[in-house]
Amino acid sequence: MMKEEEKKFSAYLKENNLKITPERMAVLKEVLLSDGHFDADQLFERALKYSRRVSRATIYRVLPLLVASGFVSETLLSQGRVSYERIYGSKRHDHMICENCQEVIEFRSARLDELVEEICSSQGFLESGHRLSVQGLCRKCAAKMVQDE
Amino acid sequence: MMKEEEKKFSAYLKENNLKITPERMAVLKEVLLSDGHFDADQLFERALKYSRRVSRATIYRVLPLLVASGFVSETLLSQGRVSYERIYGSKRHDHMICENCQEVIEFRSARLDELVEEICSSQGFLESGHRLSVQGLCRKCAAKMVQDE
DNA sequence: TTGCGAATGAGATTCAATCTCAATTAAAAG
DNA sequence: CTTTTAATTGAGATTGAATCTCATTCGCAA
Repeated sequence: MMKEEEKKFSAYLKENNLKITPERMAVLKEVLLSDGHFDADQLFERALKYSRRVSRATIYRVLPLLVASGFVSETLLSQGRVSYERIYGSKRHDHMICENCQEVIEFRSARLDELVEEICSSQGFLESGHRLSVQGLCRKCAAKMVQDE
Repeated sequence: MMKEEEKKFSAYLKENNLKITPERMAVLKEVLLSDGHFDADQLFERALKYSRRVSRATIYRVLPLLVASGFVSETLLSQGRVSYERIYGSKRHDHMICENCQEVIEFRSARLDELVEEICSSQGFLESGHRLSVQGLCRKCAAKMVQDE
């Protein structure tokens, strides 16, 4: 019995005349099991451990497909490497990143989404999505900073 | 006579026990002349042409100083390379990026800035800045898409 | 079952970014 | 103005994520 997600990805592949391969399905499986943020290399390590052996090249080739089919999005948080996040089955959200301890805090705001939408339509821009990241200090680090003075 | 910007950067360097060198000043000068977005390599080319010869290594070493001193910010729009933008002397703004023609549209919204600030303080997060990028289709491309169907 | 074009893996390659280290230089002290 | 010292610089080497190459394998339509 095939899971809903696998069906959806298979359908995406078919639509685009791409083949349904065990490697592609293994990458999807690992992504669905993943929680939070990951990069290509972490995905590679995990796939090695828990699924069928998949080469690094394939990981890099499948990731764009998962982005295009809506399972994953690039988050581009970190320095140097591209970071991804599973979005299928989870709610859209934005990030706060603590400049001191690097903690990533997820948050959601319907008002914000509406406002962005509003700004876009006032300019004739057709939004397909947005990404907001806030830099600053998390509650803990902010408190610590005050203390240290 | 030294320009205000040069004074400010010199002061920043002094405060941090860094030396005021012709190379650092040349990079600052190029950044101030720059308009819009640029990456390290473009800055290198420009500095070669218009200012004192500065090595690539120095460009990469000075950019973080310019970020720390508030002249420049990372915008991370593009793929692969880190993109920068002069912020000193210009208003803070966000970006819309057309997925079709790659055009970058700058926009500003005080309401948005306030809302972000509000969300942060409700979570005890001390904001130092934020970055919003909206993906979608610009007016022109959106119109073209409709036409092509 | 076969045939063919697509997909894969291993390793080479690319290229932005960082690092190394000898030579140079800013700038504080005399 | 010199001396002294530690920071800075440049050239080239190095790193490492991402992409590419190409011989081999494999999905899948006929």
